Amino acid sequence: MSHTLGVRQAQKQKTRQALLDAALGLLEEQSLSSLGLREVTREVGVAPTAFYRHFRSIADLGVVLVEEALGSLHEMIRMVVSATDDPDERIASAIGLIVGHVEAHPAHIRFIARERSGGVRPVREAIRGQLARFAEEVKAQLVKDPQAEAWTDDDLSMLASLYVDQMLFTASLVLEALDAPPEERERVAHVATRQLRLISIGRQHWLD
Amino acid sequence: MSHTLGVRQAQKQKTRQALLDAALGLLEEQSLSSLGLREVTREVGVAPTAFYRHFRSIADLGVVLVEEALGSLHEMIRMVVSATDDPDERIASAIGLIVGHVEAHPAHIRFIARERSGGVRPVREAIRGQLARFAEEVKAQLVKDPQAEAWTDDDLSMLASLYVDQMLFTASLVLEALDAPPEERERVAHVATRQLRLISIGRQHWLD
DNA sequence: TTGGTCAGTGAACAGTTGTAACCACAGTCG
DNA sequence: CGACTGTGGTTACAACTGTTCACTGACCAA
Repeated sequence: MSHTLGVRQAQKQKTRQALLDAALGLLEEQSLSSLGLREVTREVGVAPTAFYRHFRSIADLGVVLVEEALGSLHEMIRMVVSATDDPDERIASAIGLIVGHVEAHPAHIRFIARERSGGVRPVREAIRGQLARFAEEVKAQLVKDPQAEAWTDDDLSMLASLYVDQMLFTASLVLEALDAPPEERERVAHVATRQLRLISIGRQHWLD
Repeated sequence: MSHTLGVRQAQKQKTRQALLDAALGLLEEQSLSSLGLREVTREVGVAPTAFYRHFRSIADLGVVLVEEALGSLHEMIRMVVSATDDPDERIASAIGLIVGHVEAHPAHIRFIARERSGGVRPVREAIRGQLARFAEEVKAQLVKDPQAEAWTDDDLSMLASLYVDQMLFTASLVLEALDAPPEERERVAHVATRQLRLISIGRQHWLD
């Protein structure tokens, strides 16, 4: 980050982040298309018109929120796929990473799951774009695996997108069980593990 | 349907259905939590207050919409799972049925996909309940399959929910590609087919 | 034919919304 | 130091929201 930016810019960024955080908080109980601009500024304790200094509209804020929520996931993806050689161990570590991430950023995950097919087009497209990037990254990792040597390029893409979707699906299952009793949470993790294992088995026998 | 109900009741049902249809139409471009009661009645050409003769609230209407959208799917599920013995043929027929259903009721599918993790709790729960019922039905069909003779009860549930989720995921992929060029639609169907096949392969080797 | 039931109306309510205009004043820079 | 920049505040507007109330008039059973 080049050099320290002036007090002016710093204060602006702070307000901007406060708006993003407030919006994310409010979105736990409603969806973006019903979120009001005034609602957000009220939460922050700032005049409604100040909103326009930072975002053109709520949809605009939503797109920024998508990048904030999914940006931090890229590194996790890399860790998940390139763990060890043993499939079961890899699956276990993947589930562990997902659970950890959901526990750390539940609001972000909820936001993505909700707006992925929500009512605000620009946000939907931003999410789809990011997920496509994830699928590419996963595919790039899959190519390195000797197991996938003889695979078609198309089939690798197919498998990558299956993994990405399954990951998001698992994340929202975990999210739903977040404040459930530990036994329920354990059950969810167990089901998710076996679903991933089934996919893994299918992958091993794909070329038969 | 017992006997023909009076003109009175018939007219009421007609208005009620008009409200449901109008809401479903409006929901193609927004989500339920931002849908206004006045918006719906305006679309139908009826006074705002008339809404209360049929539904307590928008959330109430949403729950009815869930039943309308998913009710017709139960029979389809049965057809999909209990087709032929040949896995590839079964997969092909499943994809065909899904594509056909999405083409016939795009708005319903969009509604379910959108509100599945949307901002209105009662609707979310209604959808989750219906999907759980689907999973049970699929599981009941799976039990009959000799291939799954030695499977754990838990594993059968796991597989069933994986199928249900994959089906919904496929449906929303098809939906997104509805007004895309035929080549794109063909590609989507092809990817979905291979994802199902991979799951099917995993299923065959599950007990190894 | 009479009389009750009830789907739909119309007006009015207090709140809310997004957005425009103008203003204040702290931070920045020549 | 003084002028400029621009974040944020204030006030105001028209449009919209969900909900209430008393009402009309067509249907339907007696």
